[in-house]
Amino acid sequence: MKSAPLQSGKDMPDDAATNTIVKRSSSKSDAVTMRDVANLSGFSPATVSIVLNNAPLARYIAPTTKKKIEESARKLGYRPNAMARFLRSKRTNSVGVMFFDITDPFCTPILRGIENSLYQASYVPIFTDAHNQRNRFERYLEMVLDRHVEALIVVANWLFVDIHLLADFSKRNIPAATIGWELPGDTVSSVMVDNEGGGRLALEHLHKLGHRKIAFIRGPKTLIDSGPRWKGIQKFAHSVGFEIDQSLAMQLPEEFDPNSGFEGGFRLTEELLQRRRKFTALLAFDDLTALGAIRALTKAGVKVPEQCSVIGFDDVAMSALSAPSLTTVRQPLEAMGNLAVNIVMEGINASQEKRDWTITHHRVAPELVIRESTCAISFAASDD
Amino acid sequence: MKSAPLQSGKDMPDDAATNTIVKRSSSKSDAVTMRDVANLSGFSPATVSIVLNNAPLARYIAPTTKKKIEESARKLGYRPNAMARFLRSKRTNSVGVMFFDITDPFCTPILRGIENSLYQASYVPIFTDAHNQRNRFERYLEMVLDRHVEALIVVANWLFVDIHLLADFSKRNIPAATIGWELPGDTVSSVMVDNEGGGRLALEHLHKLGHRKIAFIRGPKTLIDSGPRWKGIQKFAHSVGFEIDQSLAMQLPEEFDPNSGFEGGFRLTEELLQRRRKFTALLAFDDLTALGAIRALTKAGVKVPEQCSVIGFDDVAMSALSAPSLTTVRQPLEAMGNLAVNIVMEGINASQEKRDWTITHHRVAPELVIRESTCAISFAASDD
DNA sequence: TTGTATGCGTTATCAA
DNA sequence: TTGATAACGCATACAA
Repeated sequence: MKSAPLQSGKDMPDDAATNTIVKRSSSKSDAVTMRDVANLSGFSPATVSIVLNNAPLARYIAPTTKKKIEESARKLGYRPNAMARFLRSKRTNSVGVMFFDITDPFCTPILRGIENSLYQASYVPIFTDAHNQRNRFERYLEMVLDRHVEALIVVANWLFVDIHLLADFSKRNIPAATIGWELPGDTVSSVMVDNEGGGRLALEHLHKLGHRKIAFIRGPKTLIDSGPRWKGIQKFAHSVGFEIDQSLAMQLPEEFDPNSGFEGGFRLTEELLQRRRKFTALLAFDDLTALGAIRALTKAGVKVPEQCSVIGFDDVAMSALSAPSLTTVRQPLEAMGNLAVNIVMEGINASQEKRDWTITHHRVAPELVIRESTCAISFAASDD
Repeated sequence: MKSAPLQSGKDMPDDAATNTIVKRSSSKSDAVTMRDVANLSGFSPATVSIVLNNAPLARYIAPTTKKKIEESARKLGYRPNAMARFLRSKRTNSVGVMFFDITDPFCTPILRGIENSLYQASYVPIFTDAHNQRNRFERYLEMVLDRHVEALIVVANWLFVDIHLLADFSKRNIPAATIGWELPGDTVSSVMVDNEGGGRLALEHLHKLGHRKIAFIRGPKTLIDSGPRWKGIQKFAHSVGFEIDQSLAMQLPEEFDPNSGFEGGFRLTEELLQRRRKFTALLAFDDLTALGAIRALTKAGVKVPEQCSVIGFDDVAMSALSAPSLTTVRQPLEAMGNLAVNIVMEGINASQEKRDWTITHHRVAPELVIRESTCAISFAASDD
């Protein structure tokens, strides 16, 4: 018994057993074409096309004719050939969907949102994943361009990509939108969470709970979210006269593995703990960082939230399931995916009707989700 | 200032602000075609085609000609039109990738594996997500068929789909493979983890650690994995003369939300606890169930792993990050994705060369991953 | 060694 | 109310 040849990538599993082996006869039953329908129904391909597409001219086709043609099509199981159709109509009904790293838990809900809205419009996503590599991104750009996608959606959260990469798209007037990241200028629409508002929300929450000794783990500088979130934090602090203790403010290193946030949060929190400077709350850059921080705190015998509250950002799936479940600032990820699709669809329609369309930069509102990892400060915690 | 029209799905975010508004001129610069290259280089389209595709006949083309053509192509930024190419060659360089529910954490690594292998082969995935709905699945099947994908990969872990749905594919000799689920018979190849072996591995681990009072949370009956895992458990139990206490064996209800496992694990464990029958270890159907169980145990004051070991199945991303981190039976998900691509690629190649190819059912080996949620039985735990 | 002609399956224009 | 016919961009058989 042989198994299918594995040109073994990095880690092929032991392909223990393979059972059935069956030859397939290559009796390829050729796909049924419009011509077939025309023949069976006794009308010309042109008429068939008009009827089946419900084209404007269909108004003038005799009902009986329509019926016959539709019947024939059904009987033969006719399905139009999307590629041939494209060649005439220039419409592929597909959009390129480019992720920078799909293993980032932040991406899954966005993908769901994009897919769902696309589906409603009878479009398919051509899915690509750059693995955080620029050349891979470029290669994929070419591939989706070759396929004449009608639009492009890029999901990323850093500044990896400059305008030049997307220049081909604007040159060809292909609508594009970015999610979680935005290109300066007016070439590409974008959808981002209001990071500054989110930062404010997070600190406000801790502050209202009575926390005054607050540690911070800031995001990597290359992430576009880092700056605004910190700014929101600062602004809120200023507005209530709260002074940020810089010695309690740590910063995540530049790392592009999406799961490195956990490790980073863990490390920095341990470091924080070693400094023996008291804090009763910790505001983390994102959920994974927060989870890592909680881990470090717990390991050091600090109870969350009783002795130290922790708040994250994003609300990835994991956050609701962790112990304690995580208080966080939620990004409406799925809705952001929907929105991005709406944006490019608007562009597609406009382009179709030879209208101009607008490039817009959207900011969606984050939402505070209060779970178990934060609580009002206790006297025990504040005192000792 | 207006924002792009939102035909508001269920939960559109407050689309707070939208800044820039810029009209785009519709100066669509028409794509450059082979004809253009032919004109610029002074040769015929045929020659250009031969050269650019490095067709067999390219052997006879003068080097200087080649150079000129390639130069012209580069200068014009020529890119072949994938659709037009398809119409001749019948090759779309795309494969349909159908998930049953992408929000299942089990899916992400598989998607990564599929994408990566496809990329190596210069294929693009057409991504679809059935949301666990049969009609949606059917609709998507039609859509990918219309697009003439060269192969199909279906990721699911239950028996939702019968052979008839995939009949069109075998009829047209389109290679297909399923991951995490297998169709009886010889129409579709499949990749699955060896669930029985995995079940054995899990119980063996607990048994070796000295546990004898073991609770079980079995999977929903409709999931294809449930039966074999339980069988593996039973077989191992039998082989070492260990008797499974049926009053400690719970069963997850039928539920198709992938995150319901957590809730289910939580509930059933609470129920288990209320029965006041002692157990020192718990073997859960999958990781989410295990996480739910740990949650219930912790809540009830039972320490994991000191007082109760817990083991899961799958090794989803979350499992390494939970507290305590989860001992589990790992499915090589990414590799399974790779493997599925290799399988269908083999089919594609065979089909191309008009050879027959084989349908194979693959079983990949699971791997025990020991983390913090299990430990050797302590006397304290076994006694009281 | 290169060019001409044809057809892939549609749709759109025009004529009937 | 319907049918020829051409064209979309490319690849191939055949001619030159």
